[in-house]
Amino acid sequence: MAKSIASRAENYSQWYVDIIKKAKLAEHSAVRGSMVIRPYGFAIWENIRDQLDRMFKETGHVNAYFPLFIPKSFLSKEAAHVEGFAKECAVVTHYRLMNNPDGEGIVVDPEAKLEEELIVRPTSETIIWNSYRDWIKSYRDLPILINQWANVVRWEMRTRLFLRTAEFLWQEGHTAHATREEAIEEAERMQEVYATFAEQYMAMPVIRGTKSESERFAGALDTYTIEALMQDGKALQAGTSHFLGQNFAKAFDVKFSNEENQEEYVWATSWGVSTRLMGALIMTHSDDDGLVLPPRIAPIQVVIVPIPKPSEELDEVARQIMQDLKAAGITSQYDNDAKNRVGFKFAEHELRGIPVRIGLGMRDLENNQVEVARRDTKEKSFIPLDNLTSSLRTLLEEIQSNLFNKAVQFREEHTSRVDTMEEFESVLEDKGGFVYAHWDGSPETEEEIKNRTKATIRCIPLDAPEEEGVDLVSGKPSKRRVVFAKAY
RNA sequence: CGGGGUGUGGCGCAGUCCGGUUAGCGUACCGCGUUUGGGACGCGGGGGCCGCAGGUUCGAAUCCUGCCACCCCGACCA
Repeated sequence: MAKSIASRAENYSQWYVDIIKKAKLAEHSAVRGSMVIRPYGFAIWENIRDQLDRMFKETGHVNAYFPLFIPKSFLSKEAAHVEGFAKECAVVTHYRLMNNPDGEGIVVDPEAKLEEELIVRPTSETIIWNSYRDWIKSYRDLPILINQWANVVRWEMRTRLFLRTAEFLWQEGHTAHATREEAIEEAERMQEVYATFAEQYMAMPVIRGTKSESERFAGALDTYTIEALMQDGKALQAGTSHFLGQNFAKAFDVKFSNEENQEEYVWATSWGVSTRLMGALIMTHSDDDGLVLPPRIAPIQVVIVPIPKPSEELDEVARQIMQDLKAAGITSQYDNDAKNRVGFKFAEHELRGIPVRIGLGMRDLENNQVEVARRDTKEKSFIPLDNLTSSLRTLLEEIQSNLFNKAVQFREEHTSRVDTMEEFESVLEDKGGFVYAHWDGSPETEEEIKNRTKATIRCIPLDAPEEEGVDLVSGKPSKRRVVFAKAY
Protein backbone atom coordinates (compact mmCIF):
# COMPACT_ATOMS: atom_id res chain seq x y z
CA MET A 1 0.00 0.00 0.00
CA ALA A 2 1.51 3.28 -1.11
CA LYS A 3 1.81 6.18 1.23
CA SER A 4 -0.20 8.24 -1.27
CA ILE A 5 1.77 11.28 -2.19
CA ALA A 6 -0.07 13.33 -4.78
CA SER A 7 1.79 13.39 -8.07
CA ARG A 8 3.35 16.62 -9.26
CA ALA A 9 1.40 16.53 -12.47
CA GLU A 10 -1.94 16.05 -10.79
CA ASN A 11 -1.63 18.56 -7.93
CA TYR A 12 1.68 20.27 -7.41
CA SER A 13 0.94 22.09 -4.19
CA GLN A 14 -0.62 19.00 -2.65
CA TRP A 15 2.48 17.05 -3.67
CA TYR A 16 4.60 19.62 -1.88
CA VAL A 17 2.57 19.42 1.32
CA ASP A 18 2.44 15.62 1.16
CA ILE A 19 6.21 15.36 0.94
CA ILE A 20 6.67 17.59 3.96
CA LYS A 21 4.16 15.69 6.03
CA LYS A 22 4.97 12.16 4.96
CA ALA A 23 8.72 12.68 5.24
CA LYS A 24 8.05 14.19 8.66
CA LEU A 25 9.83 17.43 7.93
CA ALA A 26 7.20 19.69 9.43
CA GLU A 27 3.52 20.05 10.17
CA HIS A 28 0.98 22.74 10.82
CA SER A 29 0.83 23.82 14.43
CA ALA A 30 -1.94 25.01 16.68
CA VAL A 31 -0.93 28.55 15.79
CA ARG A 32 -2.18 30.00 12.54
CA GLY A 33 0.48 30.15 9.88
CA SER A 34 3.14 28.75 12.17
CA MET A 35 4.65 25.33 11.75
CA VAL A 36 6.33 22.73 13.86
CA ILE A 37 9.65 21.74 12.35
CA ARG A 38 10.07 18.08 13.17
CA PRO A 39 13.42 16.48 14.01
CA TYR A 40 14.18 15.24 10.52
CA GLY A 41 13.32 18.59 8.96
CA PHE A 42 15.31 20.39 11.59
CA ALA A 43 18.32 18.14 10.97
CA ILE A 44 18.31 19.30 7.35
CA TRP A 45 18.03 22.90 8.48
CA GLU A 46 20.94 22.35 10.87
CA ASN A 47 23.09 21.16 7.98
CA ILE A 48 22.14 24.23 5.97
CA ARG A 49 22.79 26.46 8.95
CA ASP A 50 26.09 24.90 9.93
CA GLN A 51 27.56 25.12 6.46
CA LEU A 52 26.43 28.71 5.95
CA ASP A 53 27.79 29.59 9.36
CA ARG A 54 31.18 28.21 8.36
CA MET A 55 31.09 30.24 5.17
CA PHE A 56 30.16 33.43 7.03
CA LYS A 57 33.04 32.92 9.41
CA GLU A 58 35.43 32.23 6.55
CA THR A 59 34.47 35.62 5.14
CA GLY A 60 35.24 37.38 8.40
CA HIS A 61 31.87 37.52 10.12
CA VAL A 62 31.05 36.85 13.75
CA ASN A 63 27.76 35.92 15.38
CA ALA A 64 25.85 37.97 17.94
CA TYR A 65 22.31 38.18 19.21
CA PHE A 66 19.91 41.10 19.44
CA PRO A 67 16.47 41.32 21.10
CA LEU A 68 13.31 39.76 19.76
CA PHE A 69 11.38 42.89 20.69
CA ILE A 70 11.79 46.21 18.99
CA PRO A 71 10.39 49.46 20.43
CA LYS A 72 7.70 50.69 18.11
CA SER A 73 9.38 54.05 17.62
CA PHE A 74 12.51 52.40 16.20
CA LEU A 75 10.67 50.89 13.31
CA SER A 76 9.37 54.21 12.08
CA LYS A 77 12.76 55.91 11.95
CA GLU A 78 13.48 54.75 8.42
CA ALA A 79 10.53 55.74 6.24
CA ALA A 80 10.72 53.13 3.48
CA HIS A 81 11.46 50.43 6.01
CA VAL A 82 8.37 50.99 8.14
CA GLU A 83 6.30 51.31 5.00
CA GLY A 84 7.45 47.89 3.91
CA PHE A 85 6.86 46.06 7.17
CA ALA A 86 4.13 47.91 9.07
CA LYS A 87 1.32 45.81 7.65
CA GLU A 88 2.67 42.52 8.90
CA CYS A 89 3.92 43.18 12.41
CA ALA A 90 2.93 41.36 15.57
CA VAL A 91 2.68 43.84 18.42
CA VAL A 92 3.11 43.33 22.15
CA THR A 93 0.83 45.68 24.04
CA HIS A 94 0.61 44.15 27.54
CA TYR A 95 2.88 42.29 29.89
CA ARG A 96 0.50 40.48 32.24
CA LEU A 97 -2.54 38.23 32.37
CA MET A 98 -5.09 37.81 35.14
CA ASN A 99 -7.96 35.53 36.09
CA ASN A 100 -11.11 36.51 34.25
CA PRO A 101 -13.18 38.46 36.83
CA ASP A 102 -16.35 37.68 34.84
CA GLY A 103 -15.88 33.96 34.54
CA GLU A 104 -13.61 31.24 33.28
CA GLY A 105 -10.08 31.44 32.04
CA ILE A 106 -7.61 34.25 31.92
CA VAL A 107 -7.69 37.64 30.29
CA VAL A 108 -5.19 40.37 29.53
CA ASP A 109 -4.79 42.60 32.55
CA PRO A 110 -5.82 46.05 31.30
CA GLU A 111 -3.67 47.59 34.04
CA ALA A 112 -0.60 46.05 32.46
CA LYS A 113 -0.48 48.09 29.30
CA LEU A 114 2.97 48.93 27.97
CA GLU A 115 3.93 52.61 27.73
CA GLU A 116 5.46 51.90 24.36
CA GLU A 117 4.35 48.88 22.38
CA LEU A 118 6.97 46.38 21.33
CA ILE A 119 7.15 44.95 17.84
CA VAL A 120 8.14 41.34 17.42
CA ARG A 121 11.03 41.73 14.96
CA PRO A 122 10.15 41.24 11.31
CA THR A 123 13.87 41.93 10.67
CA SER A 124 16.46 43.54 12.89
CA GLU A 125 18.01 46.50 11.09
CA THR A 126 16.53 49.01 13.49
CA ILE A 127 17.41 47.39 16.80
CA ILE A 128 20.88 46.58 15.52
CA TRP A 129 21.63 50.04 14.14
CA ASN A 130 20.52 51.49 17.41
CA SER A 131 23.38 49.56 19.00
CA TYR A 132 25.81 50.39 16.23
CA ARG A 133 25.39 54.07 17.08
CA ASP A 134 27.18 53.45 20.36
CA TRP A 135 29.71 51.05 18.95
CA ILE A 136 30.95 53.16 16.08
CA LYS A 137 32.90 56.36 16.71
CA SER A 138 35.94 56.09 14.49
CA TYR A 139 36.94 54.60 11.18
CA ARG A 140 39.03 52.28 13.36
CA ASP A 141 35.76 50.70 14.62
CA LEU A 142 34.87 49.69 11.08
CA PRO A 143 33.94 47.46 9.48
CA ILE A 144 31.50 45.66 11.73
CA LEU A 145 30.65 42.26 10.30
CA ILE A 146 27.93 40.66 12.39
CA ASN A 147 25.49 37.88 11.71
CA GLN A 148 22.70 36.57 13.88
CA TRP A 149 20.71 33.35 13.73
CA ALA A 150 17.21 34.11 14.88
CA ASN A 151 13.51 33.75 14.43
CA VAL A 152 11.42 36.57 13.01
CA VAL A 153 7.71 37.16 12.66
CA ARG A 154 5.88 38.51 9.65
CA TRP A 155 2.12 38.29 9.92
CA GLU A 156 1.48 37.15 6.39
CA MET A 157 -2.06 36.75 5.18
CA ARG A 158 -1.44 33.52 3.41
CA THR A 159 1.12 31.02 4.55
CA ARG A 160 2.69 27.85 3.17
CA LEU A 161 4.91 25.38 4.97
CA PHE A 162 8.52 26.57 4.80
CA LEU A 163 7.88 28.97 1.93
CA ARG A 164 5.99 31.52 3.94
CA THR A 165 5.19 31.08 7.61
CA ALA A 166 4.23 33.68 10.17
CA GLU A 167 7.31 32.84 12.18
CA PHE A 168 10.43 31.61 10.49
CA LEU A 169 14.05 30.87 11.24
CA TRP A 170 16.77 32.70 9.39
CA GLN A 171 20.08 34.39 9.63
CA GLU A 172 20.52 38.07 9.11
CA GLY A 173 23.88 39.68 8.53
CA HIS A 174 24.24 43.36 9.36
CA THR A 175 27.44 45.06 8.42
CA ALA A 176 28.75 48.61 8.77
CA HIS A 177 31.42 50.11 6.56
CA ALA A 178 33.41 53.29 6.10
CA THR A 179 32.82 53.62 2.40
CA ARG A 180 30.15 53.08 -0.17
CA GLU A 181 32.43 50.88 -2.26
CA GLU A 182 33.27 48.63 0.64
CA ALA A 183 29.60 48.16 1.52
CA ILE A 184 28.68 47.32 -2.06
CA GLU A 185 31.55 44.88 -2.19
CA GLU A 186 30.24 43.23 0.97
CA ALA A 187 26.70 42.94 -0.37
CA GLU A 188 28.05 41.37 -3.55
CA ARG A 189 30.32 39.03 -1.62
CA MET A 190 27.43 37.69 0.43
CA GLN A 191 25.29 37.20 -2.64
CA GLU A 192 28.12 35.08 -3.98
CA VAL A 193 28.35 33.15 -0.72
CA TYR A 194 24.64 32.35 -1.01
CA ALA A 195 24.96 31.38 -4.65
CA THR A 196 27.93 29.13 -3.94
CA PHE A 197 26.09 27.50 -1.09
CA ALA A 198 22.95 26.96 -3.15
CA GLU A 199 24.85 25.43 -6.05
CA GLN A 200 27.53 23.42 -4.30
CA TYR A 201 25.61 22.20 -1.28
CA MET A 202 21.94 22.30 -2.18
CA ALA A 203 22.71 21.35 -5.79
CA MET A 204 20.34 24.13 -6.79
CA PRO A 205 21.42 26.37 -9.66
CA VAL A 206 20.61 30.04 -9.16
CA ILE A 207 20.60 33.20 -11.20
CA ARG A 208 22.55 36.01 -9.60
CA GLY A 209 21.10 39.43 -10.18
CA THR A 210 19.80 42.64 -8.73
CA LYS A 211 16.20 43.55 -8.01
CA SER A 212 14.23 46.20 -9.82
CA GLU A 213 13.26 49.15 -7.69
CA SER A 214 9.78 47.86 -6.97
CA GLU A 215 11.05 44.48 -5.79
CA ARG A 216 13.78 45.90 -3.58
CA PHE A 217 13.99 45.41 0.18
CA ALA A 218 12.29 48.17 2.15
CA GLY A 219 15.06 50.63 2.90
CA ALA A 220 17.66 49.33 0.44
CA LEU A 221 19.38 51.16 -2.40
CA ASP A 222 20.12 47.90 -4.11
CA THR A 223 19.05 44.31 -3.52
CA TYR A 224 21.20 41.47 -4.78
CA THR A 225 19.30 38.24 -5.16
CA ILE A 226 19.68 34.60 -6.06
CA GLU A 227 16.73 33.19 -7.95
CA ALA A 228 16.01 29.49 -8.35
CA LEU A 229 13.50 27.68 -10.54
CA MET A 230 11.09 25.19 -9.04
CA GLN A 231 9.69 22.15 -10.83
CA ASP A 232 6.33 23.76 -11.46
CA GLY A 233 8.02 26.49 -13.47
CA LYS A 234 7.77 29.14 -10.78
CA ALA A 235 10.72 31.09 -9.50
CA LEU A 236 11.75 31.24 -5.88
CA GLN A 237 13.82 34.01 -4.36
CA ALA A 238 16.27 31.98 -2.34
CA GLY A 239 18.40 34.64 -0.71
CA THR A 240 18.94 38.37 -0.76
CA SER A 241 21.76 40.73 0.10
CA HIS A 242 21.08 44.43 0.42
CA PHE A 243 23.18 47.52 -0.03
CA LEU A 244 21.47 49.88 2.38
CA GLY A 245 23.50 53.01 1.65
CA GLN A 246 23.45 55.41 4.58
CA ASN A 247 19.72 55.12 5.17
CA PHE A 248 19.92 53.38 8.51
CA ALA A 249 22.98 55.35 9.63
CA LYS A 250 21.01 58.54 9.04
CA ALA A 251 17.88 57.18 10.70
CA PHE A 252 19.84 56.11 13.78
CA ASP A 253 22.47 58.82 13.64
CA VAL A 254 25.44 56.52 13.27
CA LYS A 255 28.50 58.60 12.38
CA PHE A 256 32.22 58.02 12.49
CA SER A 257 35.30 60.17 12.24
CA ASN A 258 37.37 59.39 9.18
CA GLU A 259 41.14 59.60 8.95
CA GLU A 260 40.89 63.35 8.29
CA ASN A 261 38.78 63.68 11.45
CA GLN A 262 35.65 64.52 9.48
CA GLU A 263 32.31 63.07 10.51
CA GLU A 264 30.61 60.77 8.04
CA TYR A 265 27.59 58.51 8.07
CA VAL A 266 28.27 54.80 8.07
CA TRP A 267 27.46 52.59 5.06
CA ALA A 268 25.41 49.47 5.61
CA THR A 269 24.46 46.08 4.24
CA SER A 270 22.13 43.37 5.40
CA TRP A 271 21.60 39.90 3.99
CA GLY A 272 19.56 36.86 4.85
CA VAL A 273 18.36 33.41 4.01
CA SER A 274 15.59 31.58 5.81
CA THR A 275 13.91 28.24 6.34
CA ARG A 276 12.41 29.00 2.95
CA LEU A 277 15.54 27.27 1.64
CA MET A 278 13.94 24.07 2.88
CA GLY A 279 11.07 24.65 0.50
CA ALA A 280 13.51 25.37 -2.30
CA LEU A 281 15.38 22.16 -1.56
CA ILE A 282 12.21 20.08 -1.63
CA MET A 283 10.88 21.59 -4.84
CA THR A 284 14.17 21.43 -6.70
CA HIS A 285 14.92 17.72 -6.44
CA SER A 286 12.05 15.69 -5.07
CA ASP A 287 9.89 13.37 -7.14
CA ASP A 288 6.58 11.53 -6.91
CA ASP A 289 8.13 8.91 -4.62
CA GLY A 290 9.10 11.48 -2.04
CA LEU A 291 11.94 13.66 -0.93
CA VAL A 292 15.26 13.67 -2.73
CA LEU A 293 18.16 15.16 -0.81
CA PRO A 294 21.57 16.11 -2.11
CA PRO A 295 24.19 14.15 -0.14
CA ARG A 296 25.87 17.26 1.22
CA ILE A 297 22.68 18.35 2.96
CA ALA A 298 21.23 14.96 3.88
CA PRO A 299 21.27 14.24 7.62
CA ILE A 300 21.70 10.55 6.83
CA GLN A 301 23.66 9.84 3.67
CA VAL A 302 23.51 6.06 3.71
CA VAL A 303 20.92 3.75 5.21
CA ILE A 304 21.58 0.07 5.67
CA VAL A 305 18.67 -2.33 5.44
CA PRO A 306 19.20 -5.90 6.64
CA ILE A 307 17.47 -8.43 4.39
CA PRO A 308 15.15 -9.94 5.23
CA LYS A 309 15.50 -8.76 8.83
CA PRO A 310 18.11 -8.00 11.46
CA SER A 311 20.20 -10.90 12.65
CA GLU A 312 23.35 -11.20 14.69
CA GLU A 313 25.42 -11.81 11.64
CA LEU A 314 23.96 -8.95 9.57
CA ASP A 315 24.09 -6.60 12.53
CA GLU A 316 27.78 -7.28 12.86
CA VAL A 317 28.51 -6.61 9.18
CA ALA A 318 26.44 -3.43 9.34
CA ARG A 319 28.30 -2.29 12.42
CA GLN A 320 31.59 -2.71 10.61
CA ILE A 321 30.36 -0.86 7.52
CA MET A 322 29.09 2.02 9.62
CA GLN A 323 32.35 2.26 11.46
CA ASP A 324 34.22 2.54 8.16
CA LEU A 325 31.76 5.09 6.83
CA LYS A 326 32.05 7.18 9.95
CA ALA A 327 35.81 7.20 9.63
CA ALA A 328 35.36 8.44 6.08
CA GLY A 329 33.01 11.22 7.22
CA ILE A 330 29.88 9.62 5.79
CA THR A 331 26.77 9.59 7.95
CA SER A 332 24.78 6.38 8.09
CA GLN A 333 21.92 4.67 9.82
CA TYR A 334 21.15 1.02 10.37
CA ASP A 335 17.51 0.10 10.02
CA ASN A 336 17.29 -2.62 12.63
CA ASP A 337 13.54 -2.42 12.95
CA ALA A 338 12.33 -6.02 13.18
CA LYS A 339 8.69 -5.36 12.48
CA ASN A 340 8.45 -3.95 8.98
CA ARG A 341 9.42 -5.85 5.89
CA VAL A 342 12.04 -4.77 3.43
CA GLY A 343 9.62 -3.47 0.82
CA PHE A 344 8.11 -1.16 3.37
CA LYS A 345 11.51 0.01 4.50
CA PHE A 346 12.72 0.68 0.97
CA ALA A 347 9.69 2.86 0.28
CA GLU A 348 10.10 4.62 3.60
CA HIS A 349 13.74 5.50 3.04
CA GLU A 350 12.98 6.70 -0.46
CA LEU A 351 10.26 8.90 0.96
CA ARG A 352 12.81 10.37 3.35
CA GLY A 353 15.18 11.11 0.50
CA ILE A 354 18.18 9.25 1.84
CA PRO A 355 20.69 9.39 -1.02
CA VAL A 356 22.01 5.82 -0.82
CA ARG A 357 20.55 2.60 0.48
CA ILE A 358 22.52 -0.53 1.13
CA GLY A 359 20.67 -3.83 1.02
CA LEU A 360 22.44 -6.29 3.28
CA GLY A 361 21.41 -9.90 2.70
CA MET A 362 23.03 -13.28 3.15
CA ARG A 363 22.73 -14.10 -0.54
CA ASP A 364 24.99 -11.15 -1.41
CA LEU A 365 27.29 -11.52 1.53
CA GLU A 366 28.16 -15.00 0.36
CA ASN A 367 29.45 -13.30 -2.77
CA ASN A 368 31.18 -10.69 -0.62
CA GLN A 369 29.03 -7.88 -1.98
CA VAL A 370 26.07 -5.66 -1.09
CA GLU A 371 23.25 -4.17 -3.11
CA VAL A 372 23.49 -0.39 -3.40
CA ALA A 373 20.52 1.68 -4.54
CA ARG A 374 20.75 5.40 -5.29
CA ARG A 375 17.77 7.61 -4.59
CA ASP A 376 18.21 10.07 -7.44
CA THR A 377 17.99 7.58 -10.32
CA LYS A 378 16.60 4.57 -8.43
CA GLU A 379 19.38 2.49 -9.99
CA LYS A 380 20.72 -0.54 -8.15
CA SER A 381 24.10 -2.11 -8.40
CA PHE A 382 26.26 -4.60 -6.54
CA ILE A 383 29.39 -3.35 -4.87
CA PRO A 384 32.13 -5.54 -3.39
CA LEU A 385 32.46 -5.19 0.35
CA ASP A 386 36.19 -4.67 0.09
CA ASN A 387 36.10 -1.18 -1.36
CA LEU A 388 32.61 -0.24 -0.23
CA THR A 389 33.54 2.97 1.58
CA SER A 390 35.46 4.49 -1.29
CA SER A 391 32.80 3.39 -3.77
CA LEU A 392 30.16 5.05 -1.67
CA ARG A 393 32.17 8.22 -1.37
CA THR A 394 32.41 8.37 -5.14
CA LEU A 395 28.74 7.53 -5.53
CA LEU A 396 27.66 10.28 -3.14
CA GLU A 397 29.70 12.81 -5.10
CA GLU A 398 28.17 11.54 -8.30
CA ILE A 399 24.66 11.90 -6.87
CA GLN A 400 25.46 15.40 -5.71
CA SER A 401 26.60 16.48 -9.16
CA ASN A 402 23.88 14.55 -10.96
CA LEU A 403 21.22 16.40 -8.98
CA PHE A 404 22.83 19.70 -9.81
CA ASN A 405 23.14 18.83 -13.48
CA LYS A 406 19.55 17.67 -13.66
CA ALA A 407 18.40 20.92 -12.09
CA VAL A 408 20.51 22.92 -14.52
CA GLN A 409 19.06 20.98 -17.41
CA PHE A 410 15.53 21.54 -16.13
CA ARG A 411 16.20 25.24 -15.82
CA GLU A 412 17.61 25.41 -19.35
CA GLU A 413 14.57 23.63 -20.71
CA HIS A 414 12.43 26.16 -18.90
CA THR A 415 14.28 29.27 -19.90
CA SER A 416 13.10 31.27 -22.88
CA ARG A 417 14.02 34.44 -24.72
CA VAL A 418 11.14 36.39 -26.14
CA ASP A 419 10.77 39.68 -28.01
CA THR A 420 7.04 40.26 -28.13
CA MET A 421 4.26 40.34 -25.62
CA GLU A 422 2.42 37.57 -27.49
CA GLU A 423 5.41 35.25 -27.19
CA PHE A 424 5.81 36.23 -23.58
CA GLU A 425 2.27 35.28 -22.71
CA SER A 426 2.30 32.03 -24.63
CA VAL A 427 5.60 30.90 -23.12
CA LEU A 428 4.32 31.58 -19.62
CA GLU A 429 1.14 29.73 -20.43
CA ASP A 430 2.84 26.71 -21.99
CA LYS A 431 5.78 25.97 -19.78
CA GLY A 432 6.43 28.80 -17.34
CA GLY A 433 10.00 29.15 -16.19
CA PHE A 434 12.40 32.03 -16.64
CA VAL A 435 11.73 34.38 -19.50
CA TYR A 436 14.46 36.72 -20.71
CA ALA A 437 13.01 39.83 -22.27
CA HIS A 438 13.95 43.42 -22.90
CA TRP A 439 12.85 46.04 -20.42
CA ASP A 440 13.15 49.80 -20.62
CA GLY A 441 13.63 50.16 -16.89
CA SER A 442 10.25 51.72 -16.21
CA PRO A 443 7.99 50.66 -13.35
CA GLU A 444 5.03 51.04 -15.73
CA THR A 445 6.13 48.10 -17.87
CA GLU A 446 6.70 45.97 -14.79
CA GLU A 447 3.24 46.80 -13.53
CA GLU A 448 1.58 46.17 -16.87
CA ILE A 449 3.24 42.79 -17.27
CA LYS A 450 2.40 41.81 -13.74
CA ASN A 451 -1.25 42.68 -14.24
CA ARG A 452 -1.49 40.84 -17.51
CA THR A 453 0.51 37.72 -16.71
CA LYS A 454 1.27 37.67 -12.95
CA ALA A 455 4.94 37.44 -13.86
CA THR A 456 7.39 39.80 -12.20
CA ILE A 457 10.96 40.80 -12.83
CA ARG A 458 12.91 38.30 -10.77
CA CYS A 459 16.16 40.10 -11.37
CA ILE A 460 18.43 42.00 -13.65
CA PRO A 461 21.03 39.27 -14.13
CA LEU A 462 24.62 40.12 -13.35
CA ASP A 463 25.92 38.32 -16.41
CA ALA A 464 23.48 39.82 -18.90
CA PRO A 465 25.34 40.94 -22.01
CA GLU A 466 24.63 44.35 -23.53
CA GLU A 467 22.22 43.93 -26.38
CA GLU A 468 19.98 46.26 -28.35
CA GLY A 469 16.27 45.64 -28.09
CA VAL A 470 12.91 47.17 -27.30
CA ASP A 471 10.67 46.99 -24.26
CA LEU A 472 7.80 44.50 -24.62
CA VAL A 473 5.18 46.98 -23.52
CA SER A 474 6.40 50.48 -24.27
CA GLY A 475 8.49 49.68 -27.36
CA LYS A 476 11.17 51.98 -26.00
CA PRO A 477 14.82 51.02 -26.45
CA SER A 478 16.48 48.65 -24.00
CA LYS A 479 20.11 47.73 -23.49
CA ARG A 480 19.74 44.32 -21.89
CA ARG A 481 17.35 41.54 -21.09
CA VAL A 482 16.00 40.94 -17.61
CA VAL A 483 14.53 37.78 -16.11
CA PHE A 484 10.78 37.51 -15.74
CA ALA A 485 8.89 34.66 -14.07
CA LYS A 486 5.90 33.86 -12.01
CA ALA A 487 7.20 33.59 -8.49
CA TYR A 488 6.42 32.21 -5.07
C1' C B 1 -9.56 41.16 3.84
C1' G B 2 -12.68 38.74 -0.41
C1' G B 3 -14.12 33.69 -2.47
C1' G B 4 -14.37 28.34 -1.50
C1' G B 5 -13.93 24.28 1.92
C1' U B 6 -13.23 21.40 6.42
C1' G B 7 -13.60 20.44 11.80
C1' U B 8 -15.89 12.89 14.14
C1' G B 9 -9.89 7.87 18.19
C1' G B 10 -2.73 9.47 15.92
C1' C B 11 -3.78 9.97 10.44
C1' G B 12 -7.50 9.51 6.31
C1' C B 13 -12.69 9.40 6.04
C1' A B 14 -18.29 7.68 6.31
C1' G B 15 -22.54 8.96 9.04
C1' U B 16 -25.39 15.04 9.16
C1' C B 17 -29.95 16.33 3.98
C1' C B 18 -34.49 13.03 6.63
C1' G B 19 -32.73 13.41 15.04
C1' G B 20 -33.72 7.35 17.61
C1' U B 21 -29.77 1.30 20.66
C1' U B 22 -23.28 0.45 23.07
C1' A B 23 -20.86 6.35 16.69
C1' G B 24 -18.68 3.17 12.24
C1' C B 25 -14.78 2.03 8.34
C1' G B 26 -9.62 2.07 6.58
C1' U B 27 -4.94 2.79 8.46
C1' A B 28 -1.74 3.40 12.57
C1' C B 29 -1.05 1.38 17.71
C1' C B 30 -0.69 -3.15 21.51
C1' G B 31 -0.60 -8.85 22.03
C1' C B 32 -0.09 -13.83 19.83
C1' G B 33 0.98 -16.73 15.56
C1' U B 34 2.40 -17.47 10.45
C1' U B 35 5.51 -14.73 7.09
C1' U B 36 9.98 -11.98 5.24
C1' G B 37 15.24 -10.05 -1.51
C1' G B 38 10.00 -3.95 -3.17
C1' G B 39 4.76 -1.05 0.82
C1' A B 40 2.50 -9.22 4.25
C1' C B 41 -1.59 -12.10 6.47
C1' G B 42 -4.83 -14.22 10.39
C1' C B 43 -6.96 -13.90 15.23
C1' G B 44 -7.60 -10.94 19.60
C1' G B 45 -7.36 -5.97 21.94
C1' G B 46 -7.04 -0.64 23.70
C1' G B 47 -8.17 4.23 22.29
C1' G B 48 -13.85 9.31 20.87
C1' C B 49 -17.09 14.65 26.23
C1' C B 50 -18.37 13.99 17.19
C1' G B 51 -14.16 22.10 17.13
C1' C B 52 -16.42 25.35 21.33
C1' A B 53 -20.76 27.68 23.79
C1' G B 54 -25.82 28.18 24.05
C1' G B 55 -30.79 26.60 22.41
C1' U B 56 -34.97 23.21 20.46
C1' U B 57 -36.43 18.09 21.83
C1' C B 58 -38.47 12.49 25.64
C1' G B 59 -33.84 12.06 22.80
C1' A B 60 -28.70 15.91 19.09
C1' A B 61 -22.52 14.10 15.64
C1' U B 62 -27.30 15.11 13.02
C1' C B 63 -31.90 20.76 13.68
C1' C B 64 -31.28 26.35 15.19
C1' U B 65 -28.07 30.61 16.95
C1' G B 66 -23.38 32.48 18.03
C1' C B 67 -18.26 31.82 18.22
C1' C B 68 -13.41 29.61 17.18
C1' A B 69 -9.78 27.19 14.36
C1' C B 70 -7.41 25.34 10.17
C1' C B 71 -6.81 24.42 4.82
C1' C B 72 -7.19 25.92 -0.47
C1' C B 73 -7.61 30.12 -4.24
C1' G B 74 -6.70 35.65 -4.68
C1' A B 75 -4.56 40.63 -3.04
C1' C B 76 0.45 41.26 0.32
C1' C B 77 5.24 39.12 1.09
C1' A B 78 11.46 35.99 2.37
